[in-house]
Amino acid sequence: MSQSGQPPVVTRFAPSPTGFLHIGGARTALFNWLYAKSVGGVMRLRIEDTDKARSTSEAIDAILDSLAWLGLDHDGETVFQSQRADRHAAVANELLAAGKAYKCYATPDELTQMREEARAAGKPPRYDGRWRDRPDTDAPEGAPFAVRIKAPQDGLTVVDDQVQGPVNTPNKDLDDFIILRSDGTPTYMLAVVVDDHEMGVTHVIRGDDHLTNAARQSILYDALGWQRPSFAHIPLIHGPDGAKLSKRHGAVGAEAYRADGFLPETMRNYLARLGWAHGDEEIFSTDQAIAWFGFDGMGKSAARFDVQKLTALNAHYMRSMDDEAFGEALRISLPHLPNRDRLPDPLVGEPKARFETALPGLRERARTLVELIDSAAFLFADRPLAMDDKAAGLLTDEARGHLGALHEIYSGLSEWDVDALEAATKGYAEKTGIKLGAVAQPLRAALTGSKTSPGIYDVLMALGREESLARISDQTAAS
RNA sequence: GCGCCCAUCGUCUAGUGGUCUAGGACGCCGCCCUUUCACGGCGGAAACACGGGUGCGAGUCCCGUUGGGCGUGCCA
Repeated sequence: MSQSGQPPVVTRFAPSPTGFLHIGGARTALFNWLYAKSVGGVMRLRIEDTDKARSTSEAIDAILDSLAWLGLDHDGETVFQSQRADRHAAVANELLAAGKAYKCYATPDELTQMREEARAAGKPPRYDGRWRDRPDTDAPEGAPFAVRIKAPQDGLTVVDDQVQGPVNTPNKDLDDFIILRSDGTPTYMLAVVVDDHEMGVTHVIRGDDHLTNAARQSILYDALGWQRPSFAHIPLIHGPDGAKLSKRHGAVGAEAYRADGFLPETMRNYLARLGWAHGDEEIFSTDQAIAWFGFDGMGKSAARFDVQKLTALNAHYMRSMDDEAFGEALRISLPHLPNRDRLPDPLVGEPKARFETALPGLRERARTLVELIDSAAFLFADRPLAMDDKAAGLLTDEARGHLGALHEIYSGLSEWDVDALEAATKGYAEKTGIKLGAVAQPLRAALTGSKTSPGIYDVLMALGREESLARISDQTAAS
């Protein structure tokens, strides 16, 4: 019990393991997690694997893996819905015994026909309740039956949603939905209610595609005499075109963002800001999000996923995270990055030192870990360096002459540090009467094979005296 | 079709009847800084879907229209 005497808050994340963790699911998990943290509650995890045909253990692993990457931990034992089928059936039978549910002998074909006729007549395709009030004696001998809830037929079911406000659904629009299939297995509607109740869930936070379900589930709670949880239906994430986010929009799996070099900090910040706001705050830590989180900051309309903004945010975290946290994030993501082989593996010894010396300058410029690795690749390239077109264009005969002079000056340096290098280079430019760029750019080309790189003195430092001089000399000799 | 939900710059959003000639962020454009690329700084273009209503006063409340989304399974 919390100080206020209210029961502790229990939220839950309940994915069905039919693929990777959808980015929308990741956001749902995040909101459940944030809310639980913000009120000192707990978040539980339930795997909704009742659809045996579509559920796989690979999918379960993938979801768990993504959740871990995002830093969204859960409390208590993970519940597997498929293992609770007996309990679900028992509840259905209690309802049956109490006369709050009934056996329906209508065949699937019969139901299809019923729907088609209703549709043709311009009416909602609902179950017509043909077995609702028939005595058991009417039952076909030994025929299979499904169990349907005896739902109220008139009046209103009101779901007081934390995000959407009161949502009214006329009961006439809700039919007697099935809670137990003819093979004795529970349907989603029943399983969710029973599990949420028995897991002590107090707050159901999920996508607003479940809003209509909330009414049906409320009917079930009422029939069971159980207290309804507090519902919060959050708007869905849409693709750039406004349609529900799907495969054709590109990456929809959370793990794809890891492979694209995004940081967990970025994902939490971005996803939280998508559909939720705390004033004008754009960049905030997870702790701040926890402190600020509440349903009052939640928007009601769907938000489009914007990779550009995500990338900009990631760039921010790339350059502002402290060294230790960044190193850890890189270590975790590295095996998943498509260009990981551009870095020596294992990264130890001199190459490691080289990488770490260059890292501050690299982080400043890379927006993702993938870009970081691409931009670091020159550090480990074999000599003589391959020049890209623009770099090659920089290496005129005149430029090679400057490089030759620089090689000699650098060779005579007693100290190999930024100050000495800078003084020497600027001194040479001044003495020769050329602009610094006229020597710095060819130097950059010689050292990196590219026209763009971190600051030239930082590059010189990362490469070290020996490698730097060798690369310069490769280019002076080339003409 | 029917039901439910939604509607501020291109995108994410601030805004809870007056301080809104509508603010911030991403993106875009220009300038500055600069050895490159970034970072950073400065400036700019850019929105209250439409129509009624209620208020002295509406982005903010109500109704309708339009547009979008979700649901309508013995899927979850």
